This record gives sequence, C-alpha cells and structure tokens, in this order.
Amino acid sequence: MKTEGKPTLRRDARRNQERLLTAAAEAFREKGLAVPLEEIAQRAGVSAGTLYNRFGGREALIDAVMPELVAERMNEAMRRAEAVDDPWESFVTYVTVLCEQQADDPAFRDAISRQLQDAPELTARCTAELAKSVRLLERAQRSGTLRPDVTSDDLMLLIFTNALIVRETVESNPNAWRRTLSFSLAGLRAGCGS
Amino acid sequence: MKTEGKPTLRRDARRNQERLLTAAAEAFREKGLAVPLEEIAQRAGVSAGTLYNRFGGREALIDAVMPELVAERMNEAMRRAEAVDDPWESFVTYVTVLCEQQADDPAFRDAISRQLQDAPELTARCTAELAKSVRLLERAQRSGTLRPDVTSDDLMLLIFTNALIVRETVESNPNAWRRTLSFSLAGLRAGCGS
DNA sequence: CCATAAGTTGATGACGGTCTCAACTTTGGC
DNA sequence: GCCAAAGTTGAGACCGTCATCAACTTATGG
Repeated sequence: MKTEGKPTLRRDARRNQERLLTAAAEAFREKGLAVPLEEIAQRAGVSAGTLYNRFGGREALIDAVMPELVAERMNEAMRRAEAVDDPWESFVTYVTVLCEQQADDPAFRDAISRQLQDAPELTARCTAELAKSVRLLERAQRSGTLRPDVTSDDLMLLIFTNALIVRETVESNPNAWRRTLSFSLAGLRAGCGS
Repeated sequence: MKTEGKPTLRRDARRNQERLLTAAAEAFREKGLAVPLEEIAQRAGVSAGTLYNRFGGREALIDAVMPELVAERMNEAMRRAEAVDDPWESFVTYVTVLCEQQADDPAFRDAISRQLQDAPELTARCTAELAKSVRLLERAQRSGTLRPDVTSDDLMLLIFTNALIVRETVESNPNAWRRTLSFSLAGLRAGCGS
C-alpha cells in the first residue's frame, strides 16, 4: 500500500532541490540572506526558473535552510553556557557565544536581525530555542547577580540589536560589538540598573 | 573692483538651488537620507537633471543640507544637558536627548548612522560637535559616577548604535531603544563594569 | 530687442535585481 | 522504445533607481 504523502517528486527534481538547498546554505553563509537568487541557482548548476519552481522565492528558501542552522548555533551556545558553573558567568557565556557567532556568520546574523515575516518555520525555531534560555536567565536572577526586571524579551532584544551592530561594524571595526555588548551586560548586573 | 569669488550663478539657477535645498531638507526629514532624488527634484518643482547640475548627486546634497541640522540638534542636546546640575544626570541627559532626536528625525538618524564617506562637511561637523561633549563626559568621570575607562569613542559608538536600533525598531516597537539605552547607560555607571 | 551664454528639460540608457512563461528536455511507466 | 507528464530553461518583462546629454528655454549685458 503506497500511501505516500509526498506528491512523488521526480528524481532529477529531487536532486536539484537538494543542490539548491546546499547552494543556498553556502551562499547565505558567505554573503548573508540577501544574496541574489541568481547566484544561488548558479551555484546549484541550475537556472533561476528552477529555483522558483521548487521554492516560491527567497523567503521559502530561507525557511527551508535556516531553522536547522539556527538551532545548531543556539544549542552550541547553550552547551557552552551549561559548562559554566557560576550562574552569572553562565548567562554571560550564552549571550556572548551567540554574539560571536553573529560576528562570523552572516547567515545567522541576518536570520536573527532581519524581519523574516514570511519564514514561519524559522521564526518558530528561534522562539523555541530562545525559550530554553529562560532557565539560564532565571538561574542568574535567583543567584542575585542578574537584575530581576530583565525579561526574556530583553534577552531577545539584546541578541537582535547585537546583530544590527555587527552587521554595520564588523568590517570596519571588528571589536566594536564587543564593547557595546560589554556595556549592556554590565548594565544587566544586579545593583547597576534603575 | 568685482573680485567675486562666486562664479556668478544666474538668478533662476540660484532660485532652483535654494528650492532644492529646502525640498531636500523636507524630504530627508520625512523619509530619511535614502529618499529618491527624483522626489526631491519634484518637490522643488524642478527636473532631476537640474538637481544633478547644481549638486553632483545625493552625497553633495546631503553635505549641503545636513551639517547645519546636525549641529542644531547637538547644540540642543548640549543646552539641555548643561541645564542639569548633577554631572551624571547631565551626561545621561545629553545622550538621551540625542537618542530621542534620532527617534523622531530620520534625517538626523541617517546622518549619524549611515557611512557618509562622501560628505566631508557633515563628517567634520559631527566630530566637531561631538568634541564639545567631552566636557560633560569628563565632568561625570571626575564626579566618580561615570566609569573612568569610557572614552569619547565609546560615546560615539553608543550614539551610532542607537541610530541603528532606532532605524530598525521605532515602527514596530517604539520603546525598544529606550530599553537598550537604559541597559547601556546603567553599564556606564562607575562600579558596574569590568 | 537681440545674441548668446547659462540653465533646464525629459527621454533615454544602464543597472541590478526579481519573477514568468512558452518552448524545450528528461523521466519513468507501459 | 515510446509517449505523456513532469521538469527545466533562458530570454525577456518588469521594477525602481541613478545618471547623462542633445535639444530646448531663459536670463542678462550691450
């Protein structure tokens, strides 16, 4: 009984789809999510039309490629944070690792800082992964080192704004984001804020 | 003896030049420095060609219009800051006023956050005006409330990054920049940082 | 009032990107 | 092997913007 859910994509079509996915991942990685679709098609050894056939356009391609990559990065940050005993340092590690990743991965940076309204999978993954970080945040608060008024929205905002800063400054001033991040983190310590 | 330095611009040409300047100021104010040049020409009741005749292109127009506006805004911030006695609060006022101005003036925001490499007048004015603020910064440091390692470069960076944040968030979340700014300012207080 | 230099115009081309579709090629079941 | 369905192609329409320039218009001095 062949109750296949997939509308049976032809073999060459499947092959092209996969090529496109890996080409997209590469191109995004190198040039960010705004890379011309033509270039992705070229890398995949396929015409632009095919890209539009398989996926509907840029957003769909992003949504197919990025969620996994984003999840990986955020898990890595979590892993590194969990290896740190001190609650405050653990929290700082989490944020810092995410920011470092933004600094050397345009795709990750854009995935987090662009308004990807038409990439529901990606959005979902982001919020899901970020939800996990609440544990770190609350632990730091219980330890009395993180300001009690800081929310996970603030954490999101911090990560988001760092992506903006990185995008505009990495080239000309590769350490600028570290400086601004250090200010923000200092401001999050209990006893420092309003 | 008519030792006129000006190459005697014809009367209508001068009129158009002025119209272009005010049109540009208006358009920049409403839509930011990336507003189509066509639109500026239209507002001035003039063709695009004329704009290219009088000025060489966007950058030159920006350089002709923005320095004064930027200086005004920064003077206003200084004025407001100087009205505050407490050194720390005075410093905070300066920064906050600049950020507020960014929030409701796309032209000012872009003048500060875009890389205007070909607008030397503007760049000069920005650094000149910002130099004045060092007094506020040093006064706050002498009073022991501002971290001693903070430089005027940091101040510039803070203003610059706020412009980025404002640009990307004012529409969807008008108070986001206040939150991030409050973190940064908290982090600048003596005793809070590394 | 005229001549002419100065200035303006808008149609036009280049650009860099997106997106489409009629004609062609490939696949896979028979 | 054949043929219909599935898939691919690439030229071209389209978009918004910048930038140019030959032909036209206007200001100005004599």
